Amino acid sequence: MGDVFKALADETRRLILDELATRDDQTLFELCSLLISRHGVNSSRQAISQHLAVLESAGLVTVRWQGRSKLHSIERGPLRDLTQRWLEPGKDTRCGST
Amino acid sequence: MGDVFKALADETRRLILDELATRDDQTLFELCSLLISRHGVNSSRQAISQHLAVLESAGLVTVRWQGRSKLHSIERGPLRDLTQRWLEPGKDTRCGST
DNA sequence: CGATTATGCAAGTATCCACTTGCCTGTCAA
DNA sequence: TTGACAGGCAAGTGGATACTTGCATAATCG
Repeated sequence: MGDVFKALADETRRLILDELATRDDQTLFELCSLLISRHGVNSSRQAISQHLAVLESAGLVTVRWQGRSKLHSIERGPLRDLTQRWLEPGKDTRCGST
Repeated sequence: MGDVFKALADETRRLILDELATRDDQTLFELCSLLISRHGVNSSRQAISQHLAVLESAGLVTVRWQGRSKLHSIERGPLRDLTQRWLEPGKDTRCGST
């Protein structure tokens, strides 16, 4: 399993997650179009494909084949409690705990 | 301000945060010793210093000078809600919200 | 003051990583 | 079956980055 932090370190990959957070089951071409039109990313199809491979290896994206289309979805599991390692209980400000 | 995700992408820097999460106000030499003895990191003092600079630039480490010693502490602000961008409200599991 | 300690700065190297290019495989429609 | 579509694989390139080496600066101690 790849490194979740390393996967999140790239801006293009974060934008891919943004798009997948908006809508699941998107193909490579759909993601390419959205990244170009909405975020000005001008990378090739292969570049995006490699980014998706990194995200998949990190467990942040799951894949489902449908015919010749590969449908990508976001996997939120690895994102939860990712930084909990440094936010020890008792000092958390998010849940209104004293 | 640097990139928080990029700062967290390096294992050595994550270990530094681990040590700073254990104890605040540590000097460069203290961190070097701990990284070597507890984690087998065998980087030079300058390497660790550069890592600390990256962490500081990302806002993850704050610095306080005391004489000729530079005391480093963890800054947890940028760590909170770092992944909230993809964990839209209503699907959060941490606060027991419905 | 001189010596030591704690750290910073700058340049060089070597590896990693994002990206491209070119070609190949598998699926669908006519 | 033929052509078009969706995607994968592999090699090469350029830029970023982790690390080292060598020297410089500032504070403390005798």
